[in-house]
Amino acid sequence: MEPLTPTGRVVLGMLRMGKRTGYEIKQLVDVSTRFFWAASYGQIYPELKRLEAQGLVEGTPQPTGGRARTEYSLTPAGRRALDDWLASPAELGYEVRDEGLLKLFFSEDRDAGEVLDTVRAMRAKHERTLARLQEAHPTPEEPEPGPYLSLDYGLGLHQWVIDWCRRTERRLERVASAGEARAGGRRRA
Amino acid sequence: MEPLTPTGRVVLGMLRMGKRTGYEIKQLVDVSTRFFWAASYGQIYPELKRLEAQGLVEGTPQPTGGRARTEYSLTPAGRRALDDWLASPAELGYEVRDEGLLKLFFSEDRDAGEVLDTVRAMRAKHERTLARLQEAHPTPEEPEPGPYLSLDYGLGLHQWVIDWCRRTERRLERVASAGEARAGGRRRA
DNA sequence: CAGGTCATGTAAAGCGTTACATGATTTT
DNA sequence: AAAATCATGTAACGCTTTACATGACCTG
Repeated sequence: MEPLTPTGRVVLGMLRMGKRTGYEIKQLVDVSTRFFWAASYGQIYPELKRLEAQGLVEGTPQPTGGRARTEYSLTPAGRRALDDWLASPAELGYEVRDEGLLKLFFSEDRDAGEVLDTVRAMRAKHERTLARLQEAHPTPEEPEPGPYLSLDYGLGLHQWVIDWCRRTERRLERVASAGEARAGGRRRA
Repeated sequence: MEPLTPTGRVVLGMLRMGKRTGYEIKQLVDVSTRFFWAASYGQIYPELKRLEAQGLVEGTPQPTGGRARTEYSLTPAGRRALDDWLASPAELGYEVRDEGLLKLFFSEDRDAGEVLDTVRAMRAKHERTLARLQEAHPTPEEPEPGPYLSLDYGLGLHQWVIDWCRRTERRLERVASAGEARAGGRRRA
């Protein structure tokens, strides 16, 4: 039994949450796990076929009128595979690719104004994400295991980043104006 | 002029920071940007060739005794390409893949003990990362633009995650013991 | 002299996004 | 009647990791 692929895990999980078609899975991914685990149609549809070939899901054609449509559901083996992964003590994958941070890392010799722009752009980005998370989702008071727990994490994390950006902006603004004062009227090309 | 590839940006940046060989670049990546931007030999060496073909870097053979070795440096065009990227107002790429969060998202029907294990594993992971960041790096008081700024971010971020995990663990411990009390002697297979 | 580090590279495989193609149904 | 949404899929491309291969030099 080959191990679940990364996308296979999302698909199985979404199926257990009650989603039926590839299309529905994608819809839910886009408003929920997307922020820490994305998936595209180009992954989802082939993955459903693979999982079916492995006997972990079962698809039944359920057209809506003349529109092709396949409803999938977990097989017992699929449910087991999902539970095994969830309970597995294996190292949890964690990867980040943050272009803003990379720019900051390389910003040693740049003038403070440019660095400030980068930090502001980072903040704007996380503010948009936070707004998305808040909109349409009730903020959980005592988040239960499940989607609310990840939501609680997302709300707190992006808020932390936004606060860090604000603190950093204040510091850079001081540096920028001090730099300007020292530089007097001089301006770079 | 083709745009810089993702890895091309790191390579150019590391070169400006004074690194000379592919090997040196990889060493620095592994103790610094790795936490928000990784790169492997399989990317770095071919990328150096590509950048040379594009005229953005220049390689000179500088063997150490009989050991092959190529020192690279930025050409004026390379420096320009780097500066252009750094100053570019284009959307900042940001991607996360967090297997722990994905598990939590799907943990609706799992028993609290298992969820607790996942949160503890997440915390352990971020604690190891935090330790790495603290070790060998002086904690910056007033981080200047450059590596210290990203370090400051990393220290704060991972600390936030660790705190979130701790809060969440406390909550789940209450739920877990309440669940046990309700369940009485019963145990699942 | 063994083991570690310096140093460079390639091939294959895996994972993923983007763009395209198709067509029915529902809403405006 | 147009536009949006439902629904499925594929092909090309791009990026990245892993594993392998090679060999010199340095340290204990």
